[in-house]
Amino acid sequence: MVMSAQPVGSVAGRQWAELLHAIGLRQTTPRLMVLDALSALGHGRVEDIHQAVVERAPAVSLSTVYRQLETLTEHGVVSHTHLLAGTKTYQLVSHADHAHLVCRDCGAVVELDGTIAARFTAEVSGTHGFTVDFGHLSVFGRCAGCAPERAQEAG
Amino acid sequence: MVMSAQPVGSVAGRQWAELLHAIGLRQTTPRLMVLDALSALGHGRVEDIHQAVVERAPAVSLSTVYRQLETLTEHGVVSHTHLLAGTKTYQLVSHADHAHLVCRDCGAVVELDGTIAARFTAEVSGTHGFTVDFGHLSVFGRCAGCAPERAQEAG
DNA sequence: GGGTAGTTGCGAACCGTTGGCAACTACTGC
DNA sequence: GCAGTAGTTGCCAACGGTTCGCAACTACCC
Ligand SMILES: [Mn+2]
Ligand SMILES: [Mn+2]
Ligand SMILES: [Zn+2]
Ligand SMILES: [Zn+2]
Repeated sequence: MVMSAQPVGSVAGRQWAELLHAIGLRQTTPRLMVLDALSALGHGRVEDIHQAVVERAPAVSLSTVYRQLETLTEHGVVSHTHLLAGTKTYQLVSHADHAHLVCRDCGAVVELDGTIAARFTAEVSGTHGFTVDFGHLSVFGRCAGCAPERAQEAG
Repeated sequence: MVMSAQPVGSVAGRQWAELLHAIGLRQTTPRLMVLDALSALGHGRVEDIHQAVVERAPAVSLSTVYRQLETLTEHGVVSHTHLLAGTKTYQLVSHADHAHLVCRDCGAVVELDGTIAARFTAEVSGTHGFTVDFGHLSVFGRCAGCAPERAQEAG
């Protein structure tokens, strides 16, 4: 058997119909599920996305998830960044309007302040003529909680 | 046969002797070659480093290069960043005092201006209490030359 | 309701990286 | 100098994430 057993467009899909039609991609169950998963997860690795998809459509293969992420990326609907070593973390481009700070020690991920991001972008553009790809930017380092114990009087 | 045929410490090694002795690592040909390669290359992928090493010591295996980079990283002599998709780019920590701007279109890599970097670090620290790992930071985007044609009167 | 091009599931292939192991050697202490 | 020992290495198999090939299937247009 190929494809999923679940009918298309029941609950999911609806919000993607217009988008997919505009870029000329068919509304298939796997595709809609991947979009739903990304929307719900915010961002996730291929395996995370596949797992989320399989919960509602058990027949969707990992290969298909890979292919969907590739296709959707080519069409500008999805992008990726690197929040963990060794793998890409995918996200909807609509979610890629901010950069991330990733703690090496505890793995915490927080969004970079918009003002700082804007100034950084402006300066890089002015000095280097370089346009920063925000959604892809991940800044690794150590968060406040994991910093070597020091002025922790407030604790 | 194991090990290389080239004697240790002839030309290379000399500058690493003190460093390696201090951290308790033996001065082996593969190790010295990897350090020399990193020093000469600035930064490179495992395959680049291996290729450089093999030019002077043909017997050094790829596995050993991987192990050296791992060991030297654990001892704080080497670090890595990501200048290309899918692989780590290794460098001496002494070279990791700056971040990089990487152009998606032409692949150009330039060092980020120190002043911008310093301000960014300070702001991130102040607002998020987050300490940025500079050497690992790679900013992807599009360089001036690859930007969509616009005000190019000076051409 | 057909016809067709786009999609999919499956399984194999791929490829960068890691691991196991016996041989070998840099370093220590004599 | 020279043996003893722990650290290293080369070889090669294994591993795990990602990509491919292909025949079956189906969303979409008419
Ligand atoms: Mn986010
Ligand atoms: Mn550099
Ligand atoms: Zn942390
Ligand atoms: Zn460029």
